[in-house]
Amino acid sequence: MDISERKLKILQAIIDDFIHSAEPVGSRTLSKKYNLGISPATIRNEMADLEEMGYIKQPHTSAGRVPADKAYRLYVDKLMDKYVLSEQQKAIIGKKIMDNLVELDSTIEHASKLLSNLTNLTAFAMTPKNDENILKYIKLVPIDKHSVLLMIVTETGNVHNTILKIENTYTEENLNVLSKILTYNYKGKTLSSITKMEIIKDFEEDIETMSRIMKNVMPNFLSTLENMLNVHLYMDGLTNIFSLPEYYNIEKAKEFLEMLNQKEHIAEVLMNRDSGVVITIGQENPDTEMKDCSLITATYSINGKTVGKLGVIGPTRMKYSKITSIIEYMTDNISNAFKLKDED
Amino acid sequence: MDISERKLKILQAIIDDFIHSAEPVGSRTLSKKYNLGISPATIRNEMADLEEMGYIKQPHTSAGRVPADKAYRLYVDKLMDKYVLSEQQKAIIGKKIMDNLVELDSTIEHASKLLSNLTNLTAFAMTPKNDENILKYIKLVPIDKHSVLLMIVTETGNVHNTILKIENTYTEENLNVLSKILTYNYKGKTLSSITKMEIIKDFEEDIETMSRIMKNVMPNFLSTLENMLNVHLYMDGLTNIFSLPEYYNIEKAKEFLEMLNQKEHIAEVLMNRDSGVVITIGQENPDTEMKDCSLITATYSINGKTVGKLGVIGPTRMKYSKITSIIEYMTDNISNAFKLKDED
DNA sequence: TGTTAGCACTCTATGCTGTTGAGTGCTAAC
DNA sequence: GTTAGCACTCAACAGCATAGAGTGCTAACA
Repeated sequence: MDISERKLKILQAIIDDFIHSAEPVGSRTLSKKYNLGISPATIRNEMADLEEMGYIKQPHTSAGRVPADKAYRLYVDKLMDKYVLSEQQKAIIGKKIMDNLVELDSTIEHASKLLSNLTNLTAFAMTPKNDENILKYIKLVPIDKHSVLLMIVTETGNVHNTILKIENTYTEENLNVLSKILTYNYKGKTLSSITKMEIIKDFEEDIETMSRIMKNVMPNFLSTLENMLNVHLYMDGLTNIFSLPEYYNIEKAKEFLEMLNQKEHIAEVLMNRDSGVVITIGQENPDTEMKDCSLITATYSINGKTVGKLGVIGPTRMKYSKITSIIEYMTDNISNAFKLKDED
Repeated sequence: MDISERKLKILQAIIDDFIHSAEPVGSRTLSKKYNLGISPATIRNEMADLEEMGYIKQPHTSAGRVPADKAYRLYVDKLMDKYVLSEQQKAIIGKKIMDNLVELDSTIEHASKLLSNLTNLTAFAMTPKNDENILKYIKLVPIDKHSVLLMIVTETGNVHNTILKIENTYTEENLNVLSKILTYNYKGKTLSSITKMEIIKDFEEDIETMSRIMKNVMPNFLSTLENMLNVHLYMDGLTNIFSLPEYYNIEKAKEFLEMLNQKEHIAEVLMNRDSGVVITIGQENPDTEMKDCSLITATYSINGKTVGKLGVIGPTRMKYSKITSIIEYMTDNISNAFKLKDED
């Protein structure tokens, strides 16, 4: 059966209405709200056809109709009006993107946030698959006696760092030369092609002298340092709460997850906690949003200085003794691992 | 009123039972399950006292008792047995931490994941507040005509990079000298103290010659390159689904969030999609987990090459036309911003 | 021949009711 | 001081009636 003009109109009305209301759409509603010029009865006849053709479905016998996937497909391909962004919306998008242009990765990270805000949906963004990227620069930088930072920079401004462990001793100059040779050797090639090349030939060394200082870099130095004082916060197991009976309730679960989504807020709460293992239970938490939760945190140290935090959050009903032991053991391990490492 | 030995035993039993079952605990249950040697009636009397003292609560008249915050506090301070980790548990924790020792940040990131797995709760971990960190090394690295990478390395192995825009032209040698002087000047000081110092004095230049190549760095080079081919995936607005009637249901919401939590999986799905704006609706998605969702993605390009993706995921009922326009406008903006930038 | 009004029918959602069972507090006996 | 017994309370659940939204079918109408 071919789909008539009138059926299309009805279908469009059903889709529009359902996108708005998320409720099955009935024939009476259609006839009243959208002036199609025909009665509910006629619409019912048409809807019966549309259902037979697979465009709409009934959740149950006495319910209205709901668009099927096939209807959305038709809608997207044929029916959909072009949505024109207002100048204001365009301005906001343009500005947000321009504001975060420093590096591709951060542009994309912000784009994802922006998109989720604009659409009220879950948004995602992916950075390039780098294998078509062209290598621009390679640099080896000394970190300590046995570690070297390998930095790879591509034409698109992508910067990638890895720390390598080196067994031999080395001097900074060694690294400079190696950097030059690597760069000379691979510059202009795509990353994926390099992984397939025969490597390592000897090259003549290239000795250069240095000249004078560029002072105009300095103003940026301080702001970078300040920026560096920021902490990083990692969070995992957000969906674990769904297995707890305490949170078998959309409102509670939503509240909990939204509280945790404000990372800056959590970071602040953590920073204000004392050293060592700290347990705060329910009302003891200064934060009203956490009044139903318990928080267990412990601190780890680097070179003997108390610096970072590790912990869990959950309902007041939790296995305090087991969890405390685990957290304590983990922070002890971390502290030990970073104790007086590479002291030279 | 002072709390008697017997009351403590009863309280402990209530807490233990509730931590396990999350159900209010009744006097009969207590008397049967924990051999306290007294009858339910006696327990009831004691419980009435405990309630008066604020240690336990009744959700409603004919329900059992539930521990109050005050009870947990007592439990944590006095009653709680020390939980002894098994050798196996210790081994797992120790190994996981040792396996990720390259850099503090990644150690901490993995620690958070591990903790959430072990406790089945929401875990978090915070890296050090760097202001007590001691500066070890500063390096300026050329990126292109107008950009320089400023790298700051601290004693604790923290590495921080920022890209600075430079107006004057410069040579690589300039940067090397500057790096040396900055390092000489600030090495050994804490980050926060540096932000308060008077800066910039002139220093004599320090010219060095380079020697020979260290070849043992090379084996790491390839694996780093391959590692670099990884894409980054950003995701935002996860909790937005809670405002959709489609997901006003714990099972559905849980399913959706758990699907999205498998980042690798999502990345793969995204990579397999065509260029340009692509809309897949419900059943059209090759993935069974996404059969109830629609996915809208678009690609952006860098220097004219199609590389990255941006998109949203939501129920099949979504504002296709508006969302498509937004995504399209955003990818256009990004593509433009990164078009033939810094061509030299 | 297409359109429409009317009507019987279906099914969900809602609210009311009674029942069950877990748990309590009180009292009197041990 | 402890315990058995009993009346009482309340949440949870099942059963039932009702309301309301929406349908499909039929017969009448233009």
